[in-house]
Amino acid sequence: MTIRILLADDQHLIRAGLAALLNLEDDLDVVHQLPDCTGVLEAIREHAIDVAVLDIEMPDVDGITATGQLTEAFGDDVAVLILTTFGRAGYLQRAMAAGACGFMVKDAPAEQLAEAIRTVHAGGRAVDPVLAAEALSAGSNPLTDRERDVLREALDGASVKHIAARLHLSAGTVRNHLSSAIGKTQTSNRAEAARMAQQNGWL
Amino acid sequence: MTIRILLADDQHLIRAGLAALLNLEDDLDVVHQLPDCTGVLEAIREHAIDVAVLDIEMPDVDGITATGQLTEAFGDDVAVLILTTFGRAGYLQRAMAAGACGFMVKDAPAEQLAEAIRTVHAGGRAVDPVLAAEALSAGSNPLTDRERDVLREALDGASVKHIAARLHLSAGTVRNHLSSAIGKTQTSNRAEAARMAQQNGWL
DNA sequence: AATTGACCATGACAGATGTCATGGCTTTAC
DNA sequence: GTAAAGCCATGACATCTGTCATGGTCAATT
Repeated sequence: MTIRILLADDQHLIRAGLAALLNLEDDLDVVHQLPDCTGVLEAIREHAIDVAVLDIEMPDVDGITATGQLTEAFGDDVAVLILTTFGRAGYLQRAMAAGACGFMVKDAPAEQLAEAIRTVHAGGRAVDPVLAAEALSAGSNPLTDRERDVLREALDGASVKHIAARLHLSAGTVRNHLSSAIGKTQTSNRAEAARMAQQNGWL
Repeated sequence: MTIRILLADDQHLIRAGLAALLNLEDDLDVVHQLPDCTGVLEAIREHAIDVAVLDIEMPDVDGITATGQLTEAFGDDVAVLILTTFGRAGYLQRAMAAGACGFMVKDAPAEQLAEAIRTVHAGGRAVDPVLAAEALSAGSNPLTDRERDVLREALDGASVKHIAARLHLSAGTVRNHLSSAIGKTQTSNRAEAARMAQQNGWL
């Protein structure tokens, strides 16, 4: 009995490479691939998927929100394994909260991926122990919704005036949110704060 | 007669996936893999490599400087194909200047990679036409060495004082270089300038 | 009913940043 | 030998940024 796998990653070559790698295993079969997670629900129904392997960074619908949709629609019938480039604590926390069964980074050893797929398919959990420890020690996202908004806008170096205009706020309010975020991230300006927040997967 | 391939990419799973993909082709054989380009010269000699497929973003020795070393050491005996996540004009320009025979991005169609390897092995060039046009229209890097230095430091949001200390310069000089870089990139602050420069592969 | 916390806003202040003019030093090009 | 270009530096200026005090609304909690 083979495990039927769906693979979602925005980079075509990576997707094809991972599929080739997994299809080398006798008990694994990549039956469908997607460049993003828009049609993932229908695809899973149509192809009777057992395990969905999802990237996080994708256009339109990202892997984490897709995970939420999947667990709501299928519950335990489909296991979700997140496979991402960046081992950010916040990503892991959000993925597990959304119902993912496993979490791996793309520079993990190759054999580990197949093993993780078998584990989650059997109902277990597959999380990199190093990442798990990091996520626990990192604590949770301290930023409020608005602080995340302004930091997201600040990521590309926009000025206070610009951010204020885009969020329909006064300049002073934006500066207050920024100042608060800088304090919470223990940094000393918006650029560092935005960087740090992104690294932790808080945006 | 099979084409003997070396693969360098810092992410283990990606590397293994690409190897699996290429080994499906009868005329291609991935005989060696590296997580970065430090020992690439010896590896090529030892395994009688025909084509080196190199990522750009790698720790220690990156793909572009490795390309320079390879063309100097082996000339036309080894073909270099750059395979990168980011299709930045400056990357392409620098890679070709260093002696690369081909340049591909990781979200290109899967069949195209094998085809590109055959092309460069036959002495031809394989460059995405869209990227090539972009690189031509983008013009060349307008930044001086020092401007690139300060922008690189500014990438993570360091203050003028901090940058000055790290580069052993006076604060005023750093501000002058930054101001000049901001002018050349037609942006309005260091963060935007650093972003733009990085996007164009100028750092 | 009182409290807490997120949100929005204003005003004031010190310090950081971006711009400009100016000048000296060195290397490369004509 | 002179011009051009990059590099380093200083001082002055206007503006932007980060911080703080203060005060208001609103929703959820106690």
